[in-house]
Amino acid sequence: MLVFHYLHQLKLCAKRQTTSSTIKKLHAQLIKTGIAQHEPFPNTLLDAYAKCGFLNNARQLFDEMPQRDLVSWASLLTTYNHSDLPRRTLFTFHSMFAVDGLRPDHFVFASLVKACAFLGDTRLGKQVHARFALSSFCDDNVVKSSLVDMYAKCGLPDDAYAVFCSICLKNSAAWTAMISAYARSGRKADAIGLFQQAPFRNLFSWTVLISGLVQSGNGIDAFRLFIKMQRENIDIIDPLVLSSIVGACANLAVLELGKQVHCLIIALGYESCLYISNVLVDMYAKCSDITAANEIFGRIKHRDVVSWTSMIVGAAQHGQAKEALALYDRMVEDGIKPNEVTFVGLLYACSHVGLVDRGRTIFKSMVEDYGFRPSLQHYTCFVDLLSRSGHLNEAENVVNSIPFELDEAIWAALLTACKDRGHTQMGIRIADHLLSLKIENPSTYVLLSNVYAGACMWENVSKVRKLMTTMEVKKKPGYSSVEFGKETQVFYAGETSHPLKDEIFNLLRELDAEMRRRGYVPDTSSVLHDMEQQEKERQLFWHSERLAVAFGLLKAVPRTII
DNA sequence: GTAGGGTTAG
Repeated sequence: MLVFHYLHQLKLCAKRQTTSSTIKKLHAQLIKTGIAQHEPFPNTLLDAYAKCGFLNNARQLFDEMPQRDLVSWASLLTTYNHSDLPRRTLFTFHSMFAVDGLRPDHFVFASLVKACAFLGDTRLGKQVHARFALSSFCDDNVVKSSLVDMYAKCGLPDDAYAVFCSICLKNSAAWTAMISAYARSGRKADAIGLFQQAPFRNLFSWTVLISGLVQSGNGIDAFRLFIKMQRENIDIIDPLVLSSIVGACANLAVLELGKQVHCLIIALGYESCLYISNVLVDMYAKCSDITAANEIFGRIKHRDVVSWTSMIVGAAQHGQAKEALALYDRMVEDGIKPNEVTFVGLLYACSHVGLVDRGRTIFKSMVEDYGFRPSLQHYTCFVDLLSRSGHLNEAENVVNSIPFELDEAIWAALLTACKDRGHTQMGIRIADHLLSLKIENPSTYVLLSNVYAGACMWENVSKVRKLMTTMEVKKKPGYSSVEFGKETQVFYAGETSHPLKDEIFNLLRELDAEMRRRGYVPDTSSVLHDMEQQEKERQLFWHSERLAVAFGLLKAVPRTII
């Protein structure tokens, strides 16, 4: 009887994810009674510690087990996955053979696949898949569902589909994993097709479809589906889909829509959920309502890294570098550890106001105090900071010290500074190097052309131009948009067909005159070189962003945010 | 003892 009582209590602990003291009391009683080492207690205890997230206790128990079987090993692997330690899952798997000579079963395979999915490691994932396929568990549908999910997360929807087709009894986990695979890789038609084909529609499948589309940059489609979901009266019993849809508003920078979704969130009672607050901060910041972002941020009770980082990045993007850095200090005081994204935001903030020393300190601290290996993005921000503020040699040294393959953006940052500061020799050296790479960004061509033209290297200028014309076919014209009320107005550069064209022109001319009175000199360095100065200025004058802002000023109620 | 959904950069 006593045995069943303890088993039941431990299983309750695992299910309800109680505190460690509850499990420890039960554990102590089991030791006292002398049955702690009897089957199945060791594994049940391990599972309880693991499910409640007490990694160290679980590990200690595992190490002290007199006998470890497949269940013990599988529980340990699950524990590591549960604690976001996929590398340890994979590492531990190897000692399974070495220490106890056990071969993986379907439970172990499921854990390994999950770890690969977490890492997004295709190579490892395929290795695990191959071993699974050769094992005697190769028909297990649960492992196959995990494989579908793994391929989905690695961005390989076709591989996912091949596994999906081989599942004989497809349950909801398999279907949603596959819908997610298509949605997150932007295969809209396939995702929606599969979604409609699925034998069920629930909040889960709607969420994977909508969030996948948001992740692949199809925010408008995601929104349409979200509206459809509400029309179908799906109960939003948890806020996951809402965080995705707020993210869509942020990506699309649609403030009015974002506010409406915010109202819905309040109505459904999810406003104080941390995920939601965080994404609302980001949404308001991206939609240029930094005051609203600040308000939401201020109301969050227990801020995590993402809350702080969203606010730091928001401030940085609005040119509020000092505020961003002050936020960082407060964050550290609060005992919150920054992550890689936080440092991108901080370096970005420094770079926009030329805080070189502070930037250097931050970069150093990121590596030395927090042990992060800088990513290409960190390097790009740092190089941008150094070169913008004239420390070109230091910037070049940093670039040369980067231990992996470089992209166009980092060279372009350095080259821009060479051009602006008249470092011709260094500029030519970098331009030659860039020319040997495959350039994708049209503005890099303009930059190259101008650098060569500045050095009177006309042959290279024409070479760049030729590359540009082949490129031009693919280039989409830039546009700007502005919201007023429920409508959005889109403008292209030099647009002359707008009904309010004259009003816009007059306002821009007025503003231009005022700006010049206050010392504005048009910076035409980004316009192609061989035009007359006047023509260059005209091109800047009709920039789509100016048209959009002018239109906003003309139409909006005074004091609204444009 | 195993499987599916959400946030910050780009």
